[in-house]
Amino acid sequence: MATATSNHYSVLTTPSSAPPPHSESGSMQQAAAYRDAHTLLQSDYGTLPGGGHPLSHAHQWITALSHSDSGAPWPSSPLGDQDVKPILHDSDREELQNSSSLQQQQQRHPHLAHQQAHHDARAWRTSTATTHISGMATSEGQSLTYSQSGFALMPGGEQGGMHHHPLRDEEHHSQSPHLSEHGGGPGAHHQSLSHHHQHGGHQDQSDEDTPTSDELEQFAKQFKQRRIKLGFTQADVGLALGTLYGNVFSQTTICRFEALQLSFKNMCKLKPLLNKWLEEADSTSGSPTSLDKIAAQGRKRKKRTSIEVGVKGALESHFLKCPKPGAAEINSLADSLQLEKEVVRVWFCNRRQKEKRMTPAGGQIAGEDMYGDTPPHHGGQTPVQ
DNA sequence: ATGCATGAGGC
DNA sequence: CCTCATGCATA
Repeated sequence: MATATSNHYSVLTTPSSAPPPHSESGSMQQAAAYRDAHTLLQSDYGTLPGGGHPLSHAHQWITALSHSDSGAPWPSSPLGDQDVKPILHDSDREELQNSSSLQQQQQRHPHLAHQQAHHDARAWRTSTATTHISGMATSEGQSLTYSQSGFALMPGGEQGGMHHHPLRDEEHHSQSPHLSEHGGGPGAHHQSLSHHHQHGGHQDQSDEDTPTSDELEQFAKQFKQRRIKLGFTQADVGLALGTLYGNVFSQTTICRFEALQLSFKNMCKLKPLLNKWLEEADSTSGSPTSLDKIAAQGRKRKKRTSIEVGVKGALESHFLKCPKPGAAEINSLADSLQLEKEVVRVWFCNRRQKEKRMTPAGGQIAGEDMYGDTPPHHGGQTPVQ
């Protein structure tokens, strides 16, 4: 097995999780508030305040399913196996998406003013050339950047259908603060302008109109700072959101939000919530907020497969060549890499998602200087914390 | 902070 | 099967 970390569910082997000092991430300064109780660890599975059932059943996915290859790794009967029961679902995202109105007006850049104190100039890939996957064969040297379809967030529409560009004349303001003007790319000058902006020099932006990418960046930064100042962990926030709005989020999500590692759309959706929490937390800083949370139900989860670095490299290469391999291709890939097909498929899915995040996956920002001009200027995402 | 995973919608 | 939002489990 490639998985070196054979770790089972810790449900049975965790007598009493001794709460280690939850690391708050280094740069803390004056955490005045000490909300002791609800600082539960993220790793704990069975901390059900309400229900309180210990979850002692040993449900593992694949304890006995160890097989090297071939054959369906996972049973196609995810339920009705042993203990797992279809526990009710919290109605979370549904209502949210509905009620959160339809934003989507995409953002535009007022005037790319860099006068911010943070000079954080970055953007997502611009939606320029599409359908063109340059088939470079330089193997692992990522020399080319294929541009995937950019953001086509249409009102009410999903991004799922943007395979082929609808030739809408919608204003999809591509968010490229610095589009390299080399050879007059696909669009000599896109940047459709908004109807109302660039007035005397003031814009309302601290509210709920479609946030711009810059706004989001700013907010995320601010949020993180305040959160830390108030002495809350990302996990805390996630829980708090649950108690406040019924939508619980995990530490992961909060983290990703702060790091801008979510899709634009997702960021927009979360911003209002976090913003509210911020107000709440700050106004009630000291007051006990109701502590409730719905427990996570035990769900069978396949043990995480750790892919070896070498294999990862191979996958990367293939991804550059073809980000969307067909089933057949996946099969052959899986075969040559000795991985299960599902794993490979999922890997590609995840990889694609990464490309769509606000902060690029490869580390290079498409649209930035990348033509031989890569001086030691690093310092982009300062891992502050 | 991230890697692999699950699932709900869509085609 | 994909995309997308999310998160357990990990490094």
